[in-house]
Amino acid sequence: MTIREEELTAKMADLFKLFGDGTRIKILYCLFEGEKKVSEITDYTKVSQSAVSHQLKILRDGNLVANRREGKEIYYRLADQHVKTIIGQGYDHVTED
Amino acid sequence: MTIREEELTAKMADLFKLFGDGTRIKILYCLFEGEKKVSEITDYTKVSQSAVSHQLKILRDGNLVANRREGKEIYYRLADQHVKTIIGQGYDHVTED
DNA sequence: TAAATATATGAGCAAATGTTCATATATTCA
DNA sequence: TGAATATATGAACATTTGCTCATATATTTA
Repeated sequence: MTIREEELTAKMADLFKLFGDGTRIKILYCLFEGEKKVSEITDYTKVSQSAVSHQLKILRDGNLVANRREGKEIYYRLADQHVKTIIGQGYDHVTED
Repeated sequence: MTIREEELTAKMADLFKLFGDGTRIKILYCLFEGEKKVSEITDYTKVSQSAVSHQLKILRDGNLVANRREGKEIYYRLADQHVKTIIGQGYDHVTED
């Protein structure tokens, strides 16, 4: 393995790690439908506000989600088409056969 | 979230978890080229035999790889096209721009 | 059958991870 | 400005995870 491949695979691992947690995937899954504010995410996922917020930070840092403020509320959305594709891929894999 | 969605997302998280480790993704990455025996995997990845073996078990249990014995050696391969697709997707994501 | 080789596995340990609880920050509105 | 609401963050803790080391199992060959 070349240095470049070491780097690539490390990045790939870091990427997939973000999808590999129950709370985070729930968040991503519910954002698949479209933008939601934090309170909607906590309601939808039934995860505590604090836990959701911690995981949203991780997703933000990993550039999987983006957000915008609207008054007191903050709306989150999936960052790009790639994220949607990967979620879709995972969904397909687990729903097949 | 319905019970079904809870189950689906849990499975998705478990799936992505398998890809979300440095050693495992290296193994999967090197199997992308094609079937390899364990000693080739350890050489290629520069990970200890024991660590590789432990991770291969996890990948086997998760149905991400399949294997066959040929004498003293055991050859591993990616389990199906889906696995390749997901790796490819991750690769694309980290190599883009 | 005994030695050599290839791979797998269990125990123990250290590091990473995710949650909760308490609290901080930001924004609106009275 | 002060209270109320929405979200974020830090610390502490328990759990999970992946590694190493030692050893077990399987297969071949002398």
